[in-house]
Amino acid sequence: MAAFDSEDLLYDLADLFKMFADSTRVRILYALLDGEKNVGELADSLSMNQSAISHQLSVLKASKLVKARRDKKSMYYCLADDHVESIIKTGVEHVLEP
Amino acid sequence: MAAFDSEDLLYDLADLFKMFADSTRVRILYALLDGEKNVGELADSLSMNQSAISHQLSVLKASKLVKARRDKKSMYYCLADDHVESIIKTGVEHVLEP
DNA sequence: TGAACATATGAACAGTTGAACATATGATGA
DNA sequence: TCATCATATGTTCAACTGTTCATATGTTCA
Repeated sequence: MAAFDSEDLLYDLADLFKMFADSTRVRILYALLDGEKNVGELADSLSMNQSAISHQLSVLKASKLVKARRDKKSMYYCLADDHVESIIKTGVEHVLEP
Repeated sequence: MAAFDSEDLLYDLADLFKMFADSTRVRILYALLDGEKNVGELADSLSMNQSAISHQLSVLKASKLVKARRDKKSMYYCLADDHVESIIKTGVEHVLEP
């Protein structure tokens, strides 16, 4: 087994995967692979209302998976770091295989 | 964006991550990184009752993340393939970083 | 075969979660 | 400043999820 206390780690790990375990959040993160987008653009491209997207963005931000910046009236969100991309890609690999 | 219809993929992806989004299931999968274990051993090492473990194992098996074989009275479970390990490790990397 | 062991299954319950709606906050520019 | 646009937040509710308890199924070996 691992050298550190793995129990805490595994609870954190489950919490991390929870962020990817909802289709709305995954679709948001996937859309952001292209680059930053504002709330309205995300709502349009996912065909969901603004409130639902905003709620999920706040959850993702609290988990530090996305970052936000303001430009004029709009809030632009982007992926917080490269890990997000690699987690998605590792998952995609699994889903796409026989 | 991707060349295939990414919508179905992303729902499958969320379903995949759901399996890792519960601490009991993550702990089971993590324990199985060591090699196969039977239901009683898993229940002992996670300090949970047999029924809870069995329920989660059936979920994991339905998602093809674990495989089972019988030996005498016991059912031994192991990880279904290497992807499971790489998904966990990619997640661990993220959790362990500043 | 039948007792004992190991695991699976079913039902019920509490806790959690995501979406919708309504409304509030905040920024912009006339 | 005020109307408007863009986003955030609070609340409610239905749906989902994981655990527990009770019981069933299935296997082994005397």
